[in-house]
Amino acid sequence: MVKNTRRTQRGEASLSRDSIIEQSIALLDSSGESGLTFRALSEQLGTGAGAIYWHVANKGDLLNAACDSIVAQAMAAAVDGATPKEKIRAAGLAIFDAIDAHPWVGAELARSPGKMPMVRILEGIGRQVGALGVPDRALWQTASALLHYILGVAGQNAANAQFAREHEADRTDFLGAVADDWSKLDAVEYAFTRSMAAHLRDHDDRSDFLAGIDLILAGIAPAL
Amino acid sequence: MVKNTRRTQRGEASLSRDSIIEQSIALLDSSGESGLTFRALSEQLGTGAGAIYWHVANKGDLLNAACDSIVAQAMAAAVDGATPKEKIRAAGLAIFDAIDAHPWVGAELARSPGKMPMVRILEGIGRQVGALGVPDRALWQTASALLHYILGVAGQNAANAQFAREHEADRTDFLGAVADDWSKLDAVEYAFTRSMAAHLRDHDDRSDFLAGIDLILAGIAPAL
DNA sequence: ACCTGAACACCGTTCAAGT
DNA sequence: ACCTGAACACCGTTCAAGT
Repeated sequence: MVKNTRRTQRGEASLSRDSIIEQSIALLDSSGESGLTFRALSEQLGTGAGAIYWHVANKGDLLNAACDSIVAQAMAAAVDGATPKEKIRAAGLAIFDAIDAHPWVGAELARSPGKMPMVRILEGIGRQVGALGVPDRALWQTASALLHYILGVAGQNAANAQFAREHEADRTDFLGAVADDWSKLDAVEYAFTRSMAAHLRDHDDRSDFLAGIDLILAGIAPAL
Repeated sequence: MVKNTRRTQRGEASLSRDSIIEQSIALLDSSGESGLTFRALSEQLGTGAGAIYWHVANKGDLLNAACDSIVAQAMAAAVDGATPKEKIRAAGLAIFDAIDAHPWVGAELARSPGKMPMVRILEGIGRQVGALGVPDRALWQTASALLHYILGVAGQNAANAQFAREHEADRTDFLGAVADDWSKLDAVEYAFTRSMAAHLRDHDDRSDFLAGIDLILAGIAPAL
């Protein structure tokens, strides 16, 4: 009763799946993946921990729903672009930016193959790959190559952000530290990585991401 | 004393970082990621849980070391191939197969950006990208596109295997279930994904993976 | 230097009991 | 139908105490 009153006073609707997901996103954004616990969540919502289980199957379901909410928004916003290529780039950038803003989305995306958030991306990419003129027999392999590349970048960005948070450093500090490690590697055994240390320090994730998309798109062209 | 005797009788050396990592790999392979706990591990090793912390910083360190052990072996074995392209394909396949055999490696790889196991893959790929004739200014973007694609596939394969294990189904059952879900999607909103359901059911992960590598390699060629 | 194992501070999840 | 909150069965990690 007291709790319910407090909830009403705050202007929140009674406990619902949507309000749970909304609060989960807030918690994930502010405290990272380790910040989402049923205890913290129920406290924010002014309920008991067990109540959440009436609306949500388990923590995996919750994370997936939170992830899907972000991905759905991002994909819906990414309709700009005149040509199929531009639309693919726009879709890629939309999810890149979404993960930049919500790093935990990248980690969750990697955990839920074939499920809804991933399907949204696949659909957006796949349509445009078809529009590009890629023949039916090559559609799957082409779309899934793009998808896997995007998921790969998503996962790394998520891990970078997660690592930076744990060590309370920002992204630049973190990449600087990695670059330092790389420049200390054995000069002959790790010649390539060593020579990339400088690049790592001042590269632009976003334009590198786009360059990768373009590389794959360039690989499609000759086959058409 | 008793424990030490038992250890000696089993022919094991006294507790060491290597033996801890070895047993961790065994546990991860047989029981998945949730199977690796300090309690299970210390029982297998005939020690107390706390003893492990003398040799290993924490669970993250342990997982990373186990992952690195597998990746190092895989990359060392993948030296075959006459041309740079063949060497890139060989390296890719080596880690694909390693993750097929040890799915948890795919998940861990996604979690440790810039660290040793990832660096091994980057080094192997990057050298060959250089040998391909890619100019210095494009080396980073090209190598990292290939790397991210590989990590993306690695992550998805790991998640597929993990999901199949949790539901005690095999990979085929799992993909069949996903294909069923896809074929029930809305016909207009998810036209592309829906049409891919059949492909999903009988595709070959390994050859799809290789097709993606070839697509990226094909995208490099025009720029040379 | 290395190991023991109890203790601490958490988790996700369940479930009898309430309304 | 929905919620409560104590209880259960775990975790990773620490640390005084041992050898």
